Amino acid sequence: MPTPSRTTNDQVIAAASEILESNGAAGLTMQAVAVRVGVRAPSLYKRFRDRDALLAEVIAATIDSLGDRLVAAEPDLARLAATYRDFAHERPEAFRLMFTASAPYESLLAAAEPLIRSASALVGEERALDAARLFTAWATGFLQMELSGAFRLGGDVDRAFDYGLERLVAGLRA
Amino acid sequence: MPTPSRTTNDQVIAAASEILESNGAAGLTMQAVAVRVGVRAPSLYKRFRDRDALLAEVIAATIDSLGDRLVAAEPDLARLAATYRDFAHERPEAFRLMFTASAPYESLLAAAEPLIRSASALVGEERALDAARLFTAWATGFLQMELSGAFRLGGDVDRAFDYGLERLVAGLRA
DNA sequence: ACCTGAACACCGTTCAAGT
DNA sequence: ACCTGAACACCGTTCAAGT
Repeated sequence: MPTPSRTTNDQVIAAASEILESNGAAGLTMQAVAVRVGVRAPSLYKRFRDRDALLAEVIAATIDSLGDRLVAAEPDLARLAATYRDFAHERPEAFRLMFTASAPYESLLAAAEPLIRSASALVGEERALDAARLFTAWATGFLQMELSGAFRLGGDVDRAFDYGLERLVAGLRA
Repeated sequence: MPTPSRTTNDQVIAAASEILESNGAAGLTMQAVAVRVGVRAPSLYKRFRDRDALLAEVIAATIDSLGDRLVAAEPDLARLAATYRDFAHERPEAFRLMFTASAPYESLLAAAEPLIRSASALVGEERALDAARLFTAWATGFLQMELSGAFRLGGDVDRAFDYGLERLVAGLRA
């Protein structure tokens, strides 16, 4: 007699995301996730090959969620930057992980599109991808450094962000 | 009767760095490090509080090493960027870790100085820190994205790097 | 079909005992 | 002083057995 599912893949991913943010990557154990969705750890292996596969799904879901917000913020680069930064501050642990493992092509593409479209409006289609990479690399690096506490040499971090955005857009316009 | 030391802190850190690059962060176990320096795992706790403390020392040593190379490359921003990128390609695993944990202030300061001096030559002392942060954030983000395979949407990655550097410097000059 | 207890391998860490 | 074997807690993972 088939036992009914006690949870779903999406529920597991959501639970893992919450544990990730509250307890960090090290606290994201299969056991902790299992308890949260009401099953035992071995059951999770019916849904995900291993912990890394579950982590990859968490990252994919994170990128999807970021992509949605970026779409709502385009085509203004300042709004995109602010949206990106808000997201990183809201979900620092997931953000940190976003560029550690290789994200699925689909999610990556969807998240990149609003950036490329916005860049295209500024520098033209020809250079849109390069410009989007410049913008994204800066924002990603800035936030990763901010989150890891690399900005401890004085100065105002908010002002540095505004300055960077302004100079960067000026460079793209030049 | 005192037993003579069979290794040194620096040897342990060097061994850990090599294991990190060849086997990844997950392969960097206390046991693997111990074997490499010729002791048993428990002995390492005489030298480092725990695995995280050892990892922090590896990161500090990495930043120190990067700092030395940057000093040799200043004050040309293009050379600094190329040096930074070469370093990331040479030691991808250590590079990835550099901005996950909080690095010691001393190392951070030493590595940042050549960048701030070079930025100062371009934009003046007043804005040197902000400009250095713009440059470093871009380079860090770009390399982290390159290493994590985020640049899979086509286009030439080398060209994107050159383009980014050029536009960024143009923005700082403007 | 999905879930579970039991088991295994592996890892970080502690500590009393060795030299 | 530094090193070690033994032990413990914890985690990822497998699998045969349950419903």
